[in-house]
Order: sequence, then structure tokens, then C-alpha cells
Amino acid sequence: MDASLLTITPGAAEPIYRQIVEQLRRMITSGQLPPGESLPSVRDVAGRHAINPMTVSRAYSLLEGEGLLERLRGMGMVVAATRRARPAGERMSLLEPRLHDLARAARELELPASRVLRRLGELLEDGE
Amino acid sequence: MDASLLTITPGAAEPIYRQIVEQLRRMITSGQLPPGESLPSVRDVAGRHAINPMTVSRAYSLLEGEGLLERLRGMGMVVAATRRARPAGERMSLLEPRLHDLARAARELELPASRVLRRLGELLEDGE
DNA sequence: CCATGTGTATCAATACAACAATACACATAG
DNA sequence: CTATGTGTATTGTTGTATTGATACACATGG
Repeated sequence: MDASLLTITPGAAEPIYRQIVEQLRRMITSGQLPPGESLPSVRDVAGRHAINPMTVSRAYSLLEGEGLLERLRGMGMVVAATRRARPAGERMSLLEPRLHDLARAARELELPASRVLRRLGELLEDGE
Repeated sequence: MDASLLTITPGAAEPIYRQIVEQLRRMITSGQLPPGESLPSVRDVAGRHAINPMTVSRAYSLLEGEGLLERLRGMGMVVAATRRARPAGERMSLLEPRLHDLARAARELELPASRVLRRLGELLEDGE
């Protein structure tokens, strides 16, 4: 995997290490990063995004703790062999909290459901 | 306005004062809280949710800085008289960041747009 | 005047994130 | 063996954010 595929925003409210964790978790869960795929080295990611190597290492370690990554000593990190892409229903559950937040915000803003759905539809198509 | 209308989750990642700020901002922007409507006292909110009065005060002060609230000295806070409900287009922009985050997460999870939209549709209807 | 109700200024405590600079253990290429 | 590449443990520092405790200024009702 190329280090440039990670989107990192140092100024954001969400801490950097968690941005990395959640992004990789999603890409592994979907199978976008297949088992055996090797990840960019911590120094590579750190250098390219001008962040501290230990911050990247922290993210990798957390994912190893989840069983999503495996550590090959002396070599890099790799997507765990046992980790296959999960079915859509399971992936969907990772989206649920965000969906609930969005729904609540839309309700408090008294926005018509049709308008929210239409806009989201646009954004979902643009990305592909 | 009743203090119990606020939904506060002390354990959440989002800080308490910001939960209050964003919630009230949405309710004022939509007109759900009309100009002149008085807000619950800081001690009322704090007592009911077991949080510190200063945390509530901080939220109120930020909203006063935005021009959404007015301070009546010695008495409480009130929705600013000049603050009318905003048109839907403007309210929509408050939702944009959340929509982008959601779209990105869905893309990384490789979830079909139809499924995401369907689920959001359900959640939007349940709330009303 | 006094009791009670507002919001808040001030200071302190705590937690967290990120960085910096090493040093170490391991594996591979030469 | 050596050089270079992995990840990581360690220690310390810095900056910031969040929350809390206390005391104060103001307004109103009695």
C-alpha cells in the first residue's frame, strides 16, 4: 500500500493516530486492503505527512491489538492473514453511529429528509 | 425552554460544552427556539445532568459571541431578538461537514450508496 | 436590606496528544 | 560482518483542552 493513500489532517479535532486507525480499519474491513498487503513504514508515513513516527506506530499497534494487522519482525506491518473482508451488514454497523448523529442533527435543523438524502446521494456518487 | 430538552452525554468523545453549543445552534437556526425564548439557567442544566455550571456557562458565552444568544444581566440568557430562523439552504450548510465525513467513511467501507441512503431514510423518519 | 436567583472571572487540576531524541531487537541485502 | 531497513520502548517536554472549585457582580422579590 502506498503511504500517500492515507488522508491525514494534523489540525483536525480528531487526533492524528485515530484518523489513521479508523481509516485503515475501514479499508481492511472492506477488503480494499487484502490479507497479506503490506503497509507503508512508520517512517515513510511520518515523513510524507510531517508527523512523528511514534504517532504512526501508535496507530499500528492499536490495529494489531484489534487483530487487523500482523507484525513481521524486522520487516513491516501486514494486513492479518485471518482477516477477510466482512459482509456488508457488518460493515454497515461501523457506519451506524455517524448515521445516528447525522439524523439527529438534521432533525434539530428541521431539514426535510428528501433534501438530506438527495445531497448525500450526490456526495456518494462523486467519490466513486 | 426546558432543561431536559438538551441531550448531554458526559462520557462522549465530543466535549460537553460543544455538545451544548451545537445542539442549541441548530435549534435556534431552525427556529425551534424562537427569538426571546429564555434558556434554562446554568445551574439548572448543570444540576440535571450532573455537570459543572461553568461548562454550561462556557457554552452560553460562545453562543453569545456568535450573536445567537443575548445576556440579560441578573436574569438568564435569551435567544437573540435579531435571530430569525434561517432558510433551508443555510441550515443545510451546517450539515455539510457531517455529510462529507459520512460519504468518505462509506466509500472506504465500499458500501453501496443505495444501502446507506435507505438506512438514513429510516432513521430520518423515526425521529419525527 | 436581604435572600435568592442570574452569569462569569479567576485560578487550579487533570488529561491528552504530539513531538523529540535516543536506543534497542530483529531481518534482509550486499 | 555490515549497512540498511523494519517496529518499538523509553524519557522528557510542550502545548492545549476540558473540567472543576471558589468567589464575585448584578437583578429581582419579599
